[in-house]
Amino acid sequence: MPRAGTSANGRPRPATIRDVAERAGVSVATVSRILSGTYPSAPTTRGRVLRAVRELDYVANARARGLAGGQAKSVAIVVNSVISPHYAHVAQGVQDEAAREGRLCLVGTTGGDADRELATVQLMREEHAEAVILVGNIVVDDAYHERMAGYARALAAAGSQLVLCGRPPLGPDVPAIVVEYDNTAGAHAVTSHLLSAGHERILFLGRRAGYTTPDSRVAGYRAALAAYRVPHDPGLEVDGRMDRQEGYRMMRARLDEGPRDFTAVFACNDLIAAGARQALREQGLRIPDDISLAGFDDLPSAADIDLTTVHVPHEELGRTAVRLALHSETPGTVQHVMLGTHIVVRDSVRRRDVLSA
Amino acid sequence: MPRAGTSANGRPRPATIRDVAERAGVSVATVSRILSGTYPSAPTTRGRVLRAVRELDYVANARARGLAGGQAKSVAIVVNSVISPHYAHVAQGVQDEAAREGRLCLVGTTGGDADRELATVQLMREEHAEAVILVGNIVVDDAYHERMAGYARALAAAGSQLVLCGRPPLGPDVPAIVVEYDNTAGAHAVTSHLLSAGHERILFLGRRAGYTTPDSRVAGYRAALAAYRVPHDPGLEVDGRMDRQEGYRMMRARLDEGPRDFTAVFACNDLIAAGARQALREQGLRIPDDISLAGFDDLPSAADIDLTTVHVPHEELGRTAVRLALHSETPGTVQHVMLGTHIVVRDSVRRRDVLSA
DNA sequence: CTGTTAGCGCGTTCAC
DNA sequence: GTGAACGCGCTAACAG
Repeated sequence: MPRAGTSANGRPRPATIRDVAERAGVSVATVSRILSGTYPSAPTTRGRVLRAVRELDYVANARARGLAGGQAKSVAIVVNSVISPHYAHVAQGVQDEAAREGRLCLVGTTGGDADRELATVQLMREEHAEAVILVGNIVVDDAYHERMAGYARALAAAGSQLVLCGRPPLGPDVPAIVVEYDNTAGAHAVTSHLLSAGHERILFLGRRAGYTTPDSRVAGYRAALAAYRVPHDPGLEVDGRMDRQEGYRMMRARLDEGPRDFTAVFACNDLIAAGARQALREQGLRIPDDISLAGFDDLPSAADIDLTTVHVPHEELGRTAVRLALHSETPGTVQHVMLGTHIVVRDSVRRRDVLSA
Repeated sequence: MPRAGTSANGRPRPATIRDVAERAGVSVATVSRILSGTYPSAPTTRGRVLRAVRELDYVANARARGLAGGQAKSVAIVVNSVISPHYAHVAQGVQDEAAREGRLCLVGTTGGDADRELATVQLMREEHAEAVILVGNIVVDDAYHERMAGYARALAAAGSQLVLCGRPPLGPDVPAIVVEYDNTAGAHAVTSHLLSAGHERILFLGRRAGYTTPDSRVAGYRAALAAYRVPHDPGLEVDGRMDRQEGYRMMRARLDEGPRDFTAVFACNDLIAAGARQALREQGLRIPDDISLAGFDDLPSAADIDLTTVHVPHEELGRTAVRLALHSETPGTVQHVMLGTHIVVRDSVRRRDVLSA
């Protein structure tokens, strides 16, 4: 007869609810009820059961509970990488809200690879996560759309939820929750800020055609230029990925290329801004005295370098994703939330007339 | 009769192995065997089953599989916060290795709170994670030791593994795996580097009595001073937490306090170094021309500010933790691995004689 | 208030 | 090769 702590083959085995029941001299069902706490019970029985639980250091088997009861208590988040601050902050929001709701957090990373993403979503499906939250920037084409629609339908059919975080919606026929933030408005706002400070030649760092996030930010940039009736010079838009090295590279290359033909820089995100800033400083250019600089994201490090930037509610994004997913009245519905962004003015932008004065 | 996709109460329900069996006209056992792939089977049957799987978009229920079969395929990691770079990099290593081994990753955050840590470990125990990896800096006292020993024994009794990452071992009687890195040697190395460059008044930023990580680094710092027969001035050790704001605060306060009585700074980590650097530059002090600066961690951002620092193999730490936990011959054994650290020389330290010249 | 019974979805014996 | 039967640990009916 295997005892708690040892199975037939000698391998350690955790105590089960039956061990608790035996020790307390009650039935398994009673233990289950007392532990779930939703049923009335005699104080005596209750005490005996709780004591047995403590003595055996019993914890319920989540897998068995999930099988027997309803849904599992877990939320899945899928990101490119854990070490990118943008993702990390969203993930933190997901963690927070999941914990608040008593949910566990499953994390998967894709490295930006579509195959790994697919595999990860399948894995989360096997785990029966209540929701699968996909976060981040991505190329949107037909293949992507089809793939996401597939995820959404498969998850919905399994009573789960696909949540797209910081990605555009898929359409009315696809059951997914979308939690976005307003990239275009944010980019419009900073660009206007630069324009109203008298800057007309604004370098945009980090364009990347086909990727939703840079695309939307470029759009906001261009719209602001148009609103101010400032001619749009495509030569001021520099292609590059959204990390710090790229920011340095793009700025450095631009400075090496020839005479400086801009007075301000709008970096597609704070990482690029940080890299660009380093390149500028290395050339003896001061910010904001010689060059104005703005970013996007408002990561904590932005405050450290006094960067004027657009605040993205990263953690709120994660929290909202979880909240909507868990409290969705009718699972499998399409919902769309657009969170606001706002400009945070620090000290990296100067009026142009002050400069020329 | 509920079909796949719809249960009795109308709620969506994923396809089960039985649905696949029915559609393929075979028994559930056959489906199970074919999918596990370890059994011989008639090509015809095999084809029919695989087709049914595809048509139904079937994925096995991980919970049921875990219940029936052996272990679950998951590894748990518990950190203070996901947004701290140090933790994030270790987490990335855990993710990588877990994915390589076909394991899923459960993540819990504690915010540095012991109660939340306890709750999180219990949760991971319920999930039957193959290993629970606790990472990071912590106060080590008797209460801590007792708590960890409790975790270790409970996990071992359940056939799981406690892994301590970047924390000291608990003793020979406690079944835990410890994956450390050499804080003291690293601190000794940078301090020696500063000393051999002629610096004798080296400010240590980020002491925090009782916390293992700063304690070990202070120890290395002092040992190097002793080795160079440089008198140890406790007044050069400044207390503070390990983040950027603190680094700024400590440096700023020190500079405001009175005349500068040091020529070099050893920051307890790169975050502190970054903050201190900002404070120094604001006072017009150049690095390394006026002040030499060294850090600890070698985060990617250290390269951006040309910081001489100690390389910590963060991701290797995470990978090793997972590897040891999964391939431990005898679960519940005590193992101890100490990973090396090495100094990375960049451009934040200058010879003192050059300065005076 | 509590015990008994019947599954949850799957792997794994046994038989055929 | 394949099918029927049992059990993993637990919750949810249905009695009493």
